[in-house]
Amino acid sequence: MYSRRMSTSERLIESTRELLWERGYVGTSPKAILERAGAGQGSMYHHFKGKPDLALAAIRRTAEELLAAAEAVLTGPGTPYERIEAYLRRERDVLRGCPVGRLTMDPDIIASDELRAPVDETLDRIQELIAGIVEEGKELGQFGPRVDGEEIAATVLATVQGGYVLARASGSPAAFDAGVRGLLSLLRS
Amino acid sequence: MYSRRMSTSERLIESTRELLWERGYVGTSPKAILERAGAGQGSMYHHFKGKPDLALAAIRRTAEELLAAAEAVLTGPGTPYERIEAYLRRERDVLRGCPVGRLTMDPDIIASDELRAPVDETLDRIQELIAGIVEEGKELGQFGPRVDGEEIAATVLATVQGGYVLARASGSPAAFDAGVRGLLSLLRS
DNA sequence: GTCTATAGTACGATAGAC
DNA sequence: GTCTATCGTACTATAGAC
Repeated sequence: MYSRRMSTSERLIESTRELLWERGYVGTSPKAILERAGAGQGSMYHHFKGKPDLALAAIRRTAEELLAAAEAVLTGPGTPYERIEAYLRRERDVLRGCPVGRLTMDPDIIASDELRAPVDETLDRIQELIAGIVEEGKELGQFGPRVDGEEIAATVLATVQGGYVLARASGSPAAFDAGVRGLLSLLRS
Repeated sequence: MYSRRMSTSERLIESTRELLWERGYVGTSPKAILERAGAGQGSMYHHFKGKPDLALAAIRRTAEELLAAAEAVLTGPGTPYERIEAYLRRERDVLRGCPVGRLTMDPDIIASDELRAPVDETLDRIQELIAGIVEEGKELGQFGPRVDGEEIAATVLATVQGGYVLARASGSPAAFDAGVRGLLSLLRS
């Protein structure tokens, strides 16, 4: 349960963020959120219109945080290859999966344009960032002239998102790391 | 609703397969399964011990089908590169996601070793198949000598699984295709 | 083997006291 | 703002008739 120094609405959002990550939207009940936040039914319906509204606030915050973390490594120091490597190797709680990407497997998220939008925008922004870096690397002769920035960016993002799937299937982060190493070996050659 | 020429237990398994694909384990209720199968509560609890038992039968069948489809293209004709390309480009209902991989985002599947096992085994077998093909290609000089079969196989599988994530996030199969083209361009160079 | 009835709990939301 | 009480429905499972 969250500290009472946090406002009730903050505690609700943080509890929802955790539960969405752990159990997804369909698997997260208002009751579970309220228990974790240490709040009653009334508080939730005072601050939010309902479960979808609270989830939207939680998803937006998680999406912003993820984008900021990705931007931090991608716009950091180093050559284009090094920045992509830094993104691929950045610290991750692999077995927990991606707090944003996992939402795409939730039927109620996909059914709602409003809930899906932050997910789409976040992945799209990261892809654009990576695409720009690849194009930069091409000009420096670091990547072959025939590779396409947008496509490689999609591959990089997909390798990460799919790496989570392989890791969770096997119950070990090893498969995630293997996928990343494989991609880096291809980017190097 | 399924044809009555199928046995009740068959209809239950097929309905469960569909619903697991569409809504995941947590999002699939026995009631929804029974409605789709055109059966009553008693039938389900006669043929299966409960929701987890029925889901296990459904997951096993879906996993077998997926493995067979993957084996078909991977052991088909063509050079190692061509077989991997055939796997990556094989017909997929991209926006529906992977019926096996999507289960890794389900908390109740991950919490149960029994339900997770068919998922793990299926992805593992496909990875082994691809790894062997890559090693074969290395001997033929089709892939660089410094690439590792297991790693590239993880990258290939992750690109597919992550491609579904990107496609569902954007509501379009385009991102999946872009990721695949990016990976193929890297494998070629 | 299949059905309906029913159980007990949880779902998501509202009402109204404080 | 926050609480408890309550609503009507759905959840997973069991019982027992046919």
